[in-house]
Amino acid sequence: MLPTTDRGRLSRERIVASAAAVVAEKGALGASLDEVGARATASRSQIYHYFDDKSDLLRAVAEATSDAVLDGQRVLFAELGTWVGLVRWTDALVSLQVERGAAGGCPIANLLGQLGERDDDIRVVLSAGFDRWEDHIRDGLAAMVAGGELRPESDVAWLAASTLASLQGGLVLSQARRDPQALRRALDGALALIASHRTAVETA
Amino acid sequence: MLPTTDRGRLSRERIVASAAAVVAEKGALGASLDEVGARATASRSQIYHYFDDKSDLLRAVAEATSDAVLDGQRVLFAELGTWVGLVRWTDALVSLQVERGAAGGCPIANLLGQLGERDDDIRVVLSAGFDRWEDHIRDGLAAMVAGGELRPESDVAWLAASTLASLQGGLVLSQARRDPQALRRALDGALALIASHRTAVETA
DNA sequence: ATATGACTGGACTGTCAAGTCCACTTCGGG
DNA sequence: CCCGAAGTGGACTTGACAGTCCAGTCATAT
Repeated sequence: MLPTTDRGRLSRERIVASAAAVVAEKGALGASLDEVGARATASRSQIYHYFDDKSDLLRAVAEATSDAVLDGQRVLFAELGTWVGLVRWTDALVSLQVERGAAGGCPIANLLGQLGERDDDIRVVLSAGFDRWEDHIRDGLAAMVAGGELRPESDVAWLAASTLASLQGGLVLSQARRDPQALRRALDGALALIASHRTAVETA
Repeated sequence: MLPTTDRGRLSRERIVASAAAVVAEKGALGASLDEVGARATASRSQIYHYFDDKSDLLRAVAEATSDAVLDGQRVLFAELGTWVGLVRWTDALVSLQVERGAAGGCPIANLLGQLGERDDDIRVVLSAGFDRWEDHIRDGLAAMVAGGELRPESDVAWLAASTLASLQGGLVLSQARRDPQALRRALDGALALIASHRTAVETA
Protein backbone atom coordinates (compact mmCIF):
# COMPACT_ATOMS: atom_id res chain seq x y z
CA MET A 1 0.00 0.00 0.00
CA LEU A 2 2.88 2.36 0.72
CA PRO A 3 5.23 2.66 -2.27
CA THR A 4 8.57 0.91 -1.88
CA THR A 5 10.36 2.42 -4.84
CA ASP A 6 11.11 5.99 -5.88
CA ARG A 7 8.95 5.64 -8.93
CA GLY A 8 6.02 4.60 -6.79
CA ARG A 9 6.62 7.38 -4.32
CA LEU A 10 6.49 9.95 -7.10
CA SER A 11 3.30 8.39 -8.47
CA ARG A 12 1.67 8.59 -5.08
CA GLU A 13 2.72 12.18 -4.60
CA ARG A 14 1.43 13.13 -8.04
CA ILE A 15 -1.91 11.55 -7.20
CA VAL A 16 -2.24 13.38 -3.88
CA ALA A 17 -1.28 16.71 -5.44
CA SER A 18 -3.79 16.28 -8.26
CA ALA A 19 -6.47 15.18 -5.85
CA ALA A 20 -5.86 18.24 -3.68
CA ALA A 21 -6.20 20.48 -6.73
CA VAL A 22 -9.40 18.83 -7.95
CA VAL A 23 -10.92 18.87 -4.47
CA ALA A 24 -10.11 22.56 -4.14
CA GLU A 25 -11.88 23.24 -7.43
CA LYS A 26 -14.85 20.92 -7.32
CA GLY A 27 -15.25 20.09 -3.68
CA ALA A 28 -14.61 16.75 -2.03
CA LEU A 29 -17.78 15.04 -3.21
CA GLY A 30 -17.58 16.63 -6.65
CA ALA A 31 -14.05 15.39 -7.24
CA SER A 32 -14.09 12.26 -9.37
CA LEU A 33 -11.25 9.78 -9.30
CA ASP A 34 -11.27 9.83 -13.09
CA GLU A 35 -10.36 13.48 -13.09
CA VAL A 36 -7.77 13.01 -10.39
CA GLY A 37 -6.19 10.23 -12.40
CA ALA A 38 -6.25 12.22 -15.62
CA ARG A 39 -4.42 15.14 -14.03
CA ALA A 40 -1.86 12.93 -12.41
CA THR A 41 -1.40 10.90 -15.61
CA ALA A 42 -2.34 7.87 -13.60
CA SER A 43 -5.21 5.48 -14.08
CA ARG A 44 -7.79 4.63 -11.48
CA SER A 45 -6.21 1.33 -10.58
CA GLN A 46 -3.07 3.18 -9.59
CA ILE A 47 -5.13 5.21 -7.15
CA TYR A 48 -6.52 2.02 -5.66
CA HIS A 49 -3.01 0.65 -5.59
CA TYR A 50 -1.98 3.30 -3.06
CA PHE A 51 -5.25 4.07 -1.33
CA ASP A 52 -7.97 1.84 0.07
CA ASP A 53 -10.78 3.96 -1.28
CA LYS A 54 -11.76 7.53 -1.90
CA SER A 55 -11.96 8.34 1.82
CA ASP A 56 -8.42 7.16 2.27
CA LEU A 57 -7.28 9.44 -0.55
CA LEU A 58 -9.20 12.34 0.97
CA ARG A 59 -7.40 11.78 4.25
CA ALA A 60 -4.10 12.18 2.43
CA VAL A 61 -5.47 15.31 0.75
CA ALA A 62 -6.40 16.74 4.15
CA GLU A 63 -2.88 16.24 5.41
CA ALA A 64 -1.31 17.68 2.28
CA THR A 65 -3.63 20.68 2.40
CA SER A 66 -2.85 21.41 6.04
CA ASP A 67 0.85 21.22 5.33
CA ALA A 68 0.52 23.47 2.29
CA VAL A 69 -1.40 26.17 4.15
CA LEU A 70 1.05 26.21 7.04
CA ASP A 71 4.09 26.06 4.75
CA GLY A 72 2.80 29.05 2.82
CA GLN A 73 3.12 31.13 5.96
CA ARG A 74 6.43 29.82 7.19
CA VAL A 75 8.31 33.03 6.45
CA LEU A 76 5.59 35.13 8.07
CA PHE A 77 5.48 32.91 11.13
CA ALA A 78 9.16 33.57 11.77
CA GLU A 79 8.38 37.29 12.10
CA LEU A 80 5.50 36.88 14.55
CA GLY A 81 7.70 37.62 17.56
CA THR A 82 7.38 41.39 17.12
CA TRP A 83 4.44 43.77 16.74
CA VAL A 84 5.70 44.82 13.31
CA GLY A 85 5.94 41.21 12.21
CA LEU A 86 2.43 40.53 13.50
CA VAL A 87 1.03 43.43 11.50
CA ARG A 88 2.96 42.26 8.44
CA TRP A 89 1.46 38.80 8.81
CA THR A 90 -2.08 40.24 8.78
CA ASP A 91 -1.20 42.44 5.80
CA ALA A 92 0.06 39.42 3.89
CA LEU A 93 -3.14 37.48 4.60
CA VAL A 94 -5.29 40.36 3.39
CA SER A 95 -3.14 40.78 0.28
CA LEU A 96 -3.53 37.10 -0.48
CA GLN A 97 -7.28 37.43 -0.22
CA VAL A 98 -7.18 40.47 -2.54
CA GLU A 99 -5.19 38.46 -5.09
CA ARG A 100 -7.72 35.66 -5.01
CA GLY A 101 -10.56 38.11 -5.54
CA ALA A 102 -11.81 37.16 -2.08
CA ALA A 103 -12.91 33.83 -3.54
CA GLY A 104 -12.53 30.63 -1.58
CA GLY A 105 -11.87 30.83 2.12
CA CYS A 106 -9.37 28.83 4.12
CA PRO A 107 -8.67 25.46 2.45
CA ILE A 108 -8.56 23.74 5.83
CA ALA A 109 -11.91 25.18 6.88
CA ASN A 110 -13.39 24.25 3.50
CA LEU A 111 -12.40 20.62 3.92
CA LEU A 112 -13.68 20.68 7.47
CA GLY A 113 -17.09 21.89 6.34
CA GLN A 114 -17.31 19.26 3.64
CA LEU A 115 -15.85 16.25 5.42
CA GLY A 116 -15.52 17.04 9.11
CA GLU A 117 -18.87 15.60 10.10
CA ARG A 118 -18.59 12.63 7.77
CA ASP A 119 -15.11 11.34 8.57
CA ASP A 120 -13.69 11.72 12.02
CA ASP A 121 -10.13 10.86 11.00
CA ILE A 122 -10.13 13.78 8.61
CA ARG A 123 -11.61 16.05 11.27
CA VAL A 124 -8.72 15.16 13.57
CA VAL A 125 -6.15 15.85 10.85
CA LEU A 126 -7.64 19.26 10.13
CA SER A 127 -7.97 20.03 13.82
CA ALA A 128 -4.27 19.29 14.21
CA GLY A 129 -3.62 21.75 11.38
CA PHE A 130 -5.47 24.45 13.28
CA ASP A 131 -3.54 23.53 16.41
CA ARG A 132 -0.22 23.99 14.68
CA TRP A 133 -1.44 27.31 13.28
CA GLU A 134 -2.49 28.50 16.72
CA ASP A 135 0.80 27.31 18.20
CA HIS A 136 2.76 29.49 15.80
CA ILE A 137 0.69 32.53 16.78
CA ARG A 138 1.01 31.75 20.46
CA ASP A 139 4.78 31.31 20.16
CA GLY A 140 5.01 34.69 18.45
CA LEU A 141 2.99 36.37 21.18
CA ALA A 142 5.05 34.65 23.84
CA ALA A 143 8.17 36.01 22.16
CA MET A 144 6.61 39.48 22.31
CA VAL A 145 6.07 38.99 26.03
CA ALA A 146 9.66 37.81 26.44
CA GLY A 147 10.86 40.77 24.40
CA GLY A 148 8.93 43.17 26.61
CA GLU A 149 6.47 44.25 23.90
CA LEU A 150 3.50 42.69 25.67
CA ARG A 151 2.76 42.82 29.38
CA PRO A 152 3.93 39.66 31.19
CA GLU A 153 0.48 38.79 32.54
CA SER A 154 -0.99 38.60 29.02
CA ASP A 155 -2.81 35.33 28.37
CA VAL A 156 -1.06 34.48 25.12
CA ALA A 157 -2.84 31.16 24.64
CA TRP A 158 -6.20 32.90 24.76
CA LEU A 159 -5.04 35.74 22.51
CA ALA A 160 -3.72 33.24 19.96
CA ALA A 161 -6.98 31.26 19.96
CA SER A 162 -8.98 34.42 19.60
CA THR A 163 -6.75 35.70 16.80
CA LEU A 164 -7.05 32.50 14.78
CA ALA A 165 -10.81 32.66 15.22
CA SER A 166 -10.89 36.24 13.93
CA LEU A 167 -8.84 35.16 10.95
CA GLN A 168 -11.09 32.19 10.15
CA GLY A 169 -14.26 34.21 10.59
CA GLY A 170 -12.85 37.05 8.54
CA LEU A 171 -12.13 34.61 5.73
CA VAL A 172 -15.68 33.28 5.85
CA LEU A 173 -17.18 36.76 5.69
CA SER A 174 -14.83 37.96 2.96
CA GLN A 175 -15.66 34.88 0.92
CA ALA A 176 -19.38 35.47 1.35
CA ARG A 177 -19.14 39.13 0.38
CA ARG A 178 -16.34 38.83 -2.14
CA ASP A 179 -14.76 41.66 -0.18
CA PRO A 180 -11.28 41.40 1.38
CA GLN A 181 -12.15 44.31 3.67
CA ALA A 182 -14.21 41.94 5.78
CA LEU A 183 -11.01 40.07 6.58
CA ARG A 184 -9.18 43.33 7.18
CA ARG A 185 -11.75 44.45 9.74
CA ALA A 186 -11.70 41.08 11.52
CA LEU A 187 -7.91 41.07 11.76
CA ASP A 188 -7.91 44.71 12.92
CA GLY A 189 -10.15 43.57 15.75
CA ALA A 190 -7.64 40.87 16.70
CA LEU A 191 -4.77 43.37 16.46
CA ALA A 192 -6.63 45.88 18.63
CA LEU A 193 -7.18 43.26 21.30
CA ILE A 194 -3.48 42.34 21.29
CA ALA A 195 -2.54 46.03 21.23
CA SER A 196 -4.43 46.51 24.48
CA HIS A 197 -1.80 44.28 26.08
CA ARG A 198 1.21 46.23 24.79
CA THR A 199 3.62 47.81 27.23
CA ALA A 200 5.06 50.84 25.44
CA VAL A 201 2.31 53.22 24.33
CA GLU A 202 4.07 54.31 21.17
CA THR A 203 0.87 54.27 19.07
CA ALA A 204 -0.45 51.20 17.29
CA MET B 1 -44.04 27.32 -10.53
CA LEU B 2 -45.18 29.19 -7.45
CA PRO B 3 -48.12 27.43 -5.74
CA THR B 4 -51.48 29.09 -6.15
CA THR B 5 -53.42 27.13 -3.56
CA ASP B 6 -52.94 26.53 0.14
CA ARG B 7 -52.37 22.86 -0.44
CA GLY B 8 -49.59 23.63 -2.88
CA ARG B 9 -48.05 26.17 -0.55
CA LEU B 10 -47.87 23.61 2.23
CA SER B 11 -46.36 21.06 -0.12
CA ARG B 12 -43.71 23.49 -1.19
CA GLU B 13 -42.90 24.41 2.38
CA ARG B 14 -42.69 20.75 3.37
CA ILE B 15 -40.26 20.13 0.54
CA VAL B 16 -38.02 23.06 1.45
CA ALA B 17 -37.99 22.06 5.12
CA SER B 18 -37.11 18.46 4.29
CA ALA B 19 -34.46 19.58 1.85
CA ALA B 20 -32.91 21.85 4.46
CA ALA B 21 -32.81 18.94 6.92
CA VAL B 22 -31.27 16.52 4.44
CA VAL B 23 -28.72 19.09 3.28
CA ALA B 24 -27.76 19.77 6.89
CA GLU B 25 -27.18 16.06 7.44
CA LYS B 26 -25.61 14.92 4.20
CA GLY B 27 -24.32 18.09 2.65
CA ALA B 28 -25.63 19.82 -0.45
CA LEU B 29 -24.11 17.43 -2.96
CA GLY B 30 -24.88 14.40 -0.85
CA ALA B 31 -28.55 15.27 -0.56
CA SER B 32 -30.57 13.25 -3.06
CA LEU B 33 -33.94 14.41 -4.27
CA ASP B 34 -35.28 10.94 -3.55
CA GLU B 35 -34.52 11.34 0.11
CA VAL B 36 -35.91 14.86 0.20
CA GLY B 37 -39.11 13.63 -1.36
CA ALA B 38 -39.37 10.67 1.00
CA ARG B 39 -39.11 12.90 4.07
CA ALA B 40 -41.58 15.41 2.75
CA THR B 41 -43.97 12.62 1.68
CA ALA B 42 -43.77 14.05 -1.79
CA SER B 43 -42.56 12.43 -4.98
CA ARG B 44 -39.86 13.74 -7.23
CA SER B 45 -42.25 15.18 -9.76
CA GLN B 46 -43.67 17.38 -7.04
CA ILE B 47 -40.21 18.79 -6.46
CA TYR B 48 -39.89 19.53 -10.15
CA HIS B 49 -43.35 21.03 -10.08
CA TYR B 50 -42.15 23.79 -7.76
CA PHE B 51 -38.47 24.04 -8.61
CA ASP B 52 -36.64 24.19 -11.91
CA ASP B 53 -33.90 21.86 -10.78
CA LYS B 54 -31.80 20.94 -7.80
CA SER B 55 -29.95 24.27 -7.83
CA ASP B 56 -33.24 26.10 -7.65
CA LEU B 57 -34.25 24.03 -4.64
CA LEU B 58 -30.90 24.68 -2.99
CA ARG B 59 -31.45 28.41 -3.41
CA ALA B 60 -34.69 28.07 -1.50
CA VAL B 61 -32.87 26.03 1.14
CA ALA B 62 -30.27 28.78 1.49
CA GLU B 63 -32.98 31.35 2.12
CA ALA B 64 -34.83 29.13 4.58
CA THR B 65 -31.62 28.34 6.42
CA SER B 66 -30.65 32.00 6.73
CA ASP B 67 -34.09 32.83 8.06
CA ALA B 68 -34.01 29.94 10.52
CA VAL B 69 -30.62 30.89 11.94
CA LEU B 70 -31.61 34.53 12.39
CA ASP B 71 -35.04 33.65 13.76
CA GLY B 72 -33.47 31.39 16.34
CA GLN B 73 -31.71 34.40 17.83
CA ARG B 74 -34.60 36.87 17.65
CA VAL B 75 -35.14 36.97 21.40
CA LEU B 76 -31.42 37.37 22.03
CA PHE B 77 -31.11 40.13 19.44
CA ALA B 78 -33.69 42.19 21.29
CA GLU B 79 -31.39 42.20 24.33
CA LEU B 80 -28.25 43.28 22.48
CA GLY B 81 -28.68 46.92 23.45
CA THR B 82 -27.05 46.40 26.85
CA TRP B 83 -23.78 44.89 28.02
CA VAL B 84 -25.65 42.28 30.01
CA GLY B 85 -27.71 41.34 26.99
CA LEU B 86 -24.58 41.09 24.86
CA VAL B 87 -22.97 38.71 27.34
CA ARG B 88 -26.18 36.69 27.51
CA TRP B 89 -26.18 36.40 23.73
CA THR B 90 -22.66 34.95 23.74
CA ASP B 91 -23.59 32.59 26.59
CA ALA B 92 -26.57 31.33 24.62
CA LEU B 93 -24.42 30.68 21.55
CA VAL B 94 -21.90 28.72 23.59
CA SER B 95 -24.67 26.75 25.30
CA LEU B 96 -26.12 25.87 21.93
CA GLN B 97 -22.75 24.60 20.80
CA VAL B 98 -22.46 22.54 24.01
CA GLU B 99 -25.86 20.99 23.34
CA ARG B 100 -24.86 20.04 19.84
CA GLY B 101 -21.69 18.42 21.11
CA ALA B 102 -19.75 21.07 19.18
CA ALA B 103 -20.72 19.26 16.00
CA GLY B 104 -21.61 21.18 12.88
CA GLY B 105 -20.71 24.83 12.67
CA CYS B 106 -22.88 27.66 11.43
CA PRO B 107 -25.44 26.39 8.89
CA ILE B 108 -25.01 29.51 6.78
CA ALA B 109 -21.24 29.13 6.68
CA ASN B 110 -21.60 25.44 5.86
CA LEU B 111 -23.75 26.19 2.85
CA LEU B 112 -21.36 28.91 1.81
CA GLY B 113 -18.44 26.52 1.86
CA GLN B 114 -20.31 23.93 -0.16
CA LEU B 115 -22.10 26.11 -2.68
CA GLY B 116 -20.71 29.63 -2.46
CA GLU B 117 -18.14 29.16 -5.20
CA ARG B 118 -20.46 27.10 -7.39
CA ASP B 119 -23.60 29.24 -7.44
CA ASP B 120 -23.35 32.98 -7.16
CA ASP B 121 -27.06 33.47 -6.44
CA ILE B 122 -26.73 31.32 -3.35
CA ARG B 123 -23.60 33.17 -2.30
CA VAL B 124 -25.53 36.44 -2.45
CA VAL B 125 -28.40 35.01 -0.40
CA LEU B 126 -26.01 33.78 2.30
CA SER B 127 -24.08 37.02 2.24
CA ALA B 128 -27.32 38.87 2.86
CA GLY B 129 -27.93 36.58 5.83
CA PHE B 130 -24.58 37.59 7.30
CA ASP B 131 -25.43 41.23 6.63
CA ARG B 132 -28.66 40.99 8.58
CA TRP B 133 -26.81 39.25 11.40
CA GLU B 134 -24.17 41.96 11.51
CA ASP B 135 -26.87 44.64 11.38
CA HIS B 136 -28.49 43.26 14.51
CA ILE B 137 -25.16 43.34 16.35
CA ARG B 138 -24.42 46.84 15.12
CA ASP B 139 -27.85 48.07 16.17
CA GLY B 140 -27.29 46.63 19.63
CA LEU B 141 -23.91 48.31 19.97
CA ALA B 142 -25.36 51.59 18.69
CA ALA B 143 -28.03 51.31 21.38
CA MET B 144 -25.27 50.85 23.94
CA VAL B 145 -23.64 54.02 22.67
CA ALA B 146 -26.97 55.84 22.85
CA GLY B 147 -27.52 54.47 26.34
CA GLY B 148 -24.11 55.72 27.44
CA GLU B 149 -22.63 52.27 27.99
CA LEU B 150 -20.12 52.66 25.17
CA ARG B 151 -18.08 55.75 24.38
CA PRO B 152 -19.67 57.86 21.62
CA GLU B 153 -16.65 57.69 19.32
CA SER B 154 -16.79 53.88 19.20
CA ASP B 155 -16.84 52.52 15.66
CA VAL B 156 -19.85 50.25 16.08
CA ALA B 157 -19.87 49.07 12.45
CA TRP B 158 -16.31 47.82 12.79
CA LEU B 159 -16.96 46.27 16.19
CA ALA B 160 -20.02 44.46 14.82
CA ALA B 161 -18.09 43.11 11.81
CA SER B 162 -15.26 41.99 14.03
CA THR B 163 -17.64 40.36 16.51
CA LEU B 164 -19.44 38.36 13.80
CA ALA B 165 -16.06 37.25 12.49
CA SER B 166 -15.02 36.07 15.96
CA LEU B 167 -18.26 34.15 16.23
CA GLN B 168 -17.88 32.49 12.84
CA GLY B 169 -14.24 31.64 13.42
CA GLY B 170 -15.02 30.36 16.89
CA LEU B 171 -17.64 28.05 15.42
CA VAL B 172 -15.17 26.72 12.87
CA LEU B 173 -12.57 25.98 15.52
CA SER B 174 -15.05 24.46 17.96
CA GLN B 175 -16.37 22.22 15.18
CA ALA B 176 -12.85 21.12 14.28
CA ARG B 177 -11.93 20.36 17.88
CA ARG B 178 -15.32 19.19 19.08
CA ASP B 179 -14.77 21.66 21.90
CA PRO B 180 -17.21 24.48 22.68
CA GLN B 181 -14.45 26.23 24.63
CA ALA B 182 -12.91 27.32 21.34
CA LEU B 183 -16.07 29.32 20.67
CA ARG B 184 -16.03 30.65 24.24
CA ARG B 185 -12.49 31.95 23.87
CA ALA B 186 -13.25 33.56 20.51
CA LEU B 187 -16.34 35.32 21.84
CA ASP B 188 -14.44 36.41 24.96
CA GLY B 189 -12.00 38.08 22.61
CA ALA B 190 -14.84 39.95 20.92
CA LEU B 191 -16.31 40.91 24.29
CA ALA B 192 -12.93 42.16 25.54
CA LEU B 193 -12.57 44.36 22.49
CA ILE B 194 -16.02 45.84 23.02
CA ALA B 195 -15.35 46.19 26.74
CA SER B 196 -12.39 48.39 25.92
CA HIS B 197 -14.91 50.92 24.60
CA ARG B 198 -17.09 50.96 27.71
CA THR B 199 -17.57 54.17 29.66
CA ALA B 200 -18.18 53.11 33.25
CA VAL B 201 -15.35 50.91 34.52
CA GLU B 202 -17.57 48.78 36.73
CA THR B 203 -15.71 45.52 35.91
CA ALA B 204 -16.50 43.35 32.89
C1' DA C 1 -72.34 17.49 -11.48
C1' DT C 2 -68.75 18.36 -14.02
C1' DA C 3 -65.02 20.58 -16.43
C1' DT C 4 -60.71 22.74 -15.63
C1' DG C 5 -56.46 23.27 -13.97
C1' DA C 6 -53.62 22.69 -9.93
C1' DC C 7 -51.50 19.02 -7.88
C1' DT C 8 -49.60 14.19 -7.22
C1' DG C 9 -47.38 9.44 -7.89
C1' DG C 10 -44.43 6.35 -9.83
C1' DA C 11 -42.21 4.32 -13.65
C1' DC C 12 -38.52 5.21 -17.05
C1' DT C 13 -34.00 6.85 -19.10
C1' DG C 14 -29.39 8.45 -19.55
C1' DT C 15 -25.31 9.61 -17.30
C1' DC C 16 -21.61 9.29 -14.35
C1' DA C 17 -18.78 7.72 -10.67
C1' DA C 18 -16.85 4.04 -7.39
C1' DG C 19 -14.76 0.00 -7.04
C1' DT C 20 -13.07 -4.71 -9.21
C1' DC C 21 -10.39 -7.56 -12.26
C1' DC C 22 -6.95 -9.04 -15.06
C1' DA C 23 -3.45 -8.63 -18.41
C1' DC C 24 0.65 -6.14 -19.22
C1' DT C 25 5.23 -3.60 -18.37
C1' DT C 26 9.16 -2.22 -15.74
C1' DC C 27 12.99 -3.05 -12.90
C1' DG C 28 16.19 -4.96 -9.55
C1' DG C 29 18.52 -9.10 -7.59
C1' DG C 30 20.31 -13.75 -8.15
C1' DC D 1 19.62 -13.61 -18.47
C1' DC D 2 15.44 -14.24 -16.20
C1' DC D 3 12.31 -14.45 -12.33
C1' DG D 4 9.31 -12.27 -9.27
C1' DA D 5 7.41 -8.47 -7.35
C1' DA D 6 6.25 -3.65 -7.82
C1' DG D 7 3.89 -0.77 -10.62
C1' DT D 8 0.56 0.31 -14.52
C1' DG D 9 -3.49 0.52 -17.85
C1' DG D 10 -8.01 0.00 -19.21
C1' DA D 11 -12.21 -2.58 -19.63
C1' DC D 12 -16.15 -3.99 -16.91
C1' DT D 13 -19.87 -4.12 -13.26
C1' DT D 14 -22.87 -2.09 -10.29
C1' DG D 15 -25.47 1.31 -8.23
C1' DA D 16 -27.22 5.85 -7.52
C1' DC D 17 -28.88 10.04 -8.93
C1' DA D 18 -30.88 13.99 -11.92
C1' DG D 19 -34.29 14.93 -14.77
C1' DT D 20 -38.56 13.46 -17.89
C1' DC D 21 -43.11 11.78 -18.83
C1' DC D 22 -47.66 10.65 -18.42
C1' DA D 23 -51.55 8.94 -16.23
C1' DG D 24 -54.26 9.85 -12.48
C1' DT D 25 -56.56 12.61 -8.33
C1' DC D 26 -58.31 16.56 -5.91
C1' DA D 27 -60.58 21.06 -5.27
C1' DT D 28 -63.46 24.44 -6.78
C1' DA D 29 -66.16 27.53 -9.48
C1' DT D 30 -69.95 27.76 -12.24
